[in-house]
Amino acid sequence: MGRTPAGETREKVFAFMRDRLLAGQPPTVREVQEALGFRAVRTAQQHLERLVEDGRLVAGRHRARGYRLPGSTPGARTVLAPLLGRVPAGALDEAIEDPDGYLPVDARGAAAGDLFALRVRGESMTGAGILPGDLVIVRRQPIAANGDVVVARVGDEATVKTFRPRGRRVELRPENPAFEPIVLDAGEVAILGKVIEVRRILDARGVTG
Amino acid sequence: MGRTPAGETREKVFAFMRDRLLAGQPPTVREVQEALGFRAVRTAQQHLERLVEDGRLVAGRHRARGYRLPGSTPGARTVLAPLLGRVPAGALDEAIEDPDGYLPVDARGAAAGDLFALRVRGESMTGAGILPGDLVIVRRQPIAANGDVVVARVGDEATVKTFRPRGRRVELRPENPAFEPIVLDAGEVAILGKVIEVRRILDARGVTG
DNA sequence: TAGTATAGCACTCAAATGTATGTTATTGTG
DNA sequence: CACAATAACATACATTTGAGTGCTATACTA
Repeated sequence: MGRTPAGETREKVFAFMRDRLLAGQPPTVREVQEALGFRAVRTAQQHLERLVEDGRLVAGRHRARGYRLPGSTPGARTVLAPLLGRVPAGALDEAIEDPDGYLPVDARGAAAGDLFALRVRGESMTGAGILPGDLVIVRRQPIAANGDVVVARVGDEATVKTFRPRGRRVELRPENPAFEPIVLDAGEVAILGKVIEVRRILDARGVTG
Repeated sequence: MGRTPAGETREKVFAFMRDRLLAGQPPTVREVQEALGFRAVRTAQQHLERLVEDGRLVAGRHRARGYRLPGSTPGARTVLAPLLGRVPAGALDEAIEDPDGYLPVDARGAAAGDLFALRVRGESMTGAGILPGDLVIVRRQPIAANGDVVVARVGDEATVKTFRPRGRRVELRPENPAFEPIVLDAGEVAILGKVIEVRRILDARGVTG
């Protein structure tokens, strides 16, 4: 039958698999077949087998859409963190039910449900390179260590500041000399979580959702 | 048979689905059944049907692992961009073959292979909130618009600067008064791509790889 | 008390999907 | 040339997996 130079088609198969897997959309064998224009399922299947033999792919046994990239299966640790438009007075979980969108985050060391994202308002943290409009990825935790950048709720307001314990009181310190530190009793401050990542979208792209 | 309070199990099913879907691992109906401890597939299936009716899930017809979260199918646009340790003198594609890791990126408007990431060195862009150690997500493109933050190669060095065309010459402007602008003939500068996102990892987490 | 909605179970079916068997060309090598 | 390896095809098979039919039990309500 038709035959292409040695290895050429194999590379195309791998490129297809790589793109689909990096995009988080593992294809079926038949989708590979169709994408490459094979007339037999077996052809796609054999190419995949070879790629597995060469260690360029990993097969999940009898699993639908089971092929993965080797090496700690990239993508497996990616989690979508809900972007909250506002932080409500009540429980966080309610706000997470109706997010403005989702941000893909490397979940390393965090459970899927423990992450959320907020958009930063104001210039109180510009000294730490956190500008208005930036997105902060937050891991939910009720306590924080000295120096952590945290999201705290004071009254009905959620705010991003540096956490400084002051005995029985708590200092929420802005990183901008134009702003004054906030010092409150521990009971007046609720730590919503720790900021583990800061993002700034420069391109005219929106946010997923 | 055994019966739980109204709606309670439904929430558990949704929470399970949400976690799995946000983690990029869509489960099968039978996996839901097993996770929730149902003795019948149908039970899990019915809960899923209800969640779809309520608009809290989206079903892919007859598709293996086909359930998704609503809202323009979050996750579908997530792509893993390779983090390059260094930018070589040759073609970018070679460096992409052996990345230091991968960063999950919302691919909106960009093809999977067109994105890569670099770690920022030096303080020349601190005025734009880009600090040493920050990660920049770059979309490959050979040209740039006035004011774009770009990755450019001058000689063997890759650098992040603001792009300013100056007639036949090009100005690569640092955003830090302590640094001097670089002005070169257009032929001496190769635009590798445009910085579309800046990230800073605050937590002691590494990068996927 | 009858009626209705919810929660769950056992079983079945059909489509999707991974896997295997066997055959035909083409290319390269000793 | 004989022989092996590669590329591709047609077909069949078995498991996975989403969906359907029918039944039982509990709670709530009019």
